[in-house]
Amino acid sequence: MAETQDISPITRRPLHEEATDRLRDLIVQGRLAAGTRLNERLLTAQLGVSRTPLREAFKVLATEGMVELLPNRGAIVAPMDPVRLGETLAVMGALEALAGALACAQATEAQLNEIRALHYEMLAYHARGDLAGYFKFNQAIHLKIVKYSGNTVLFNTYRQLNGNVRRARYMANLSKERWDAAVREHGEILAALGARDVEKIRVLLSDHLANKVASLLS
Amino acid sequence: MAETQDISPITRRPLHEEATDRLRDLIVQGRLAAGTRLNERLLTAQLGVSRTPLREAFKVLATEGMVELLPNRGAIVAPMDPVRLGETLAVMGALEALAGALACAQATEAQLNEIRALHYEMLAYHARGDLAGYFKFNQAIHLKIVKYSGNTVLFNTYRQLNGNVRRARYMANLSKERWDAAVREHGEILAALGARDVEKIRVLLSDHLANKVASLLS
DNA sequence: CCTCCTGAATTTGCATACAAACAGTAAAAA
DNA sequence: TTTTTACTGTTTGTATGCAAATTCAGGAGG
Repeated sequence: MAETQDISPITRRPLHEEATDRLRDLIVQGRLAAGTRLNERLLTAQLGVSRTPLREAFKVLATEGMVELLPNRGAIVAPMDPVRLGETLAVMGALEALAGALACAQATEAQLNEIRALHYEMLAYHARGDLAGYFKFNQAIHLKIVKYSGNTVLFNTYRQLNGNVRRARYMANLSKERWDAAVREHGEILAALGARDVEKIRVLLSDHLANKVASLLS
Repeated sequence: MAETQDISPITRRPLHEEATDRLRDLIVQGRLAAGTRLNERLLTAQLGVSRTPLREAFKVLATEGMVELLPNRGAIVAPMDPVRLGETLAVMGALEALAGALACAQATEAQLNEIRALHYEMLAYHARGDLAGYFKFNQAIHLKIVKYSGNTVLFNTYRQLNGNVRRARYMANLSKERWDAAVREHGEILAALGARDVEKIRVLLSDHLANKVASLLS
């Protein structure tokens, strides 16, 4: 019985969950652009589920802010205007600041090392000028910091906002200067985490997000 | 055509929305206690809707954190343990601090006066020792502050967390000392808002929530 | 007395059926 | 020509039906 924990149970996930995840991925990846009409008949055919679980997925994604329900007229992928994007990032900044402070106190050395590893992988992509790869690890680091705050509610709240923001693809128009600065800031954040400097990390994370917003709005 | 704006349109709200709101109210009000099993047949009879919109409501409330879905075994009102309560309040504290800072810059004098009015109504209930009435206006004030931050995402995020927390009824065991202190803190918060003192309000709101949590955990 | 089985009754998950709302088109009226 | 109306196909909202999963009562075996 040595490998009991490795045997994944044969779970039959509810179809509405599966549909929700699939749709959310499609939206976050941008394969379903903002404003796209979500035709039920079409999607039932593509996903291979009936309308009931699909419509349940719509409702879930609507409360997550991913889609918008137009009564009697179906659902569309929720548009993400600059105002809402800015608002969302402001909230995420406040959450990250809290998360960083908590992580300073809560995170184990092993967890910090995990973040450091991600940091170096990110540096590699930065060195190569690979924006997509950089972005992926950048995301991963921020998510880890929030996760290692140890506050589950914080993590879930952050993750939801993050999903909504990712599809905006705002990183696309990132200047070389801002990119380099962001990488430097990440270095400082990591150092502050390692030093368990609560006040410093709070400021750094707030500023990091604020800088992102500033460069975005310009 | 003078009163065009007063004529409320004949809206036929979708049943799933109606069901969601009704259920949410029942849960927040505590009429459906945490852990209560939500029997579909029973609720369809009580709400007068069929299973489809009811089940859609379950999904929505589940993503809001109000109910928990047990696959193949129905839904229960999500339990609210002290850990999760504390975590939620911590997040709300960070959000309020941000909201207060934004409100300092954004809120109009008229909006501040609205908050002041609520404050005095709250003081009246405090003077009478009416905890329920006090609590109601206390909630209203905090919500207004977040609302007048002008950040819609912030407001929605806060409101959702707040709904989840309200049903914990933690204010029930509030010491006279803590109550008085909370009222004093509210006075300071209002003063800082009026003075547009961003840094002060940030500290005050963070502390206010932290004090609430501290008294709660004791 | 407790544990384990078995089958009926209940309950959920999903698919489908039906009715209401909407959208588009073409003819009739202005 | 423009507007209105009537009609028709499409899409959504809700109810219901069926199969699978779960629960529970009762009895056999330990």
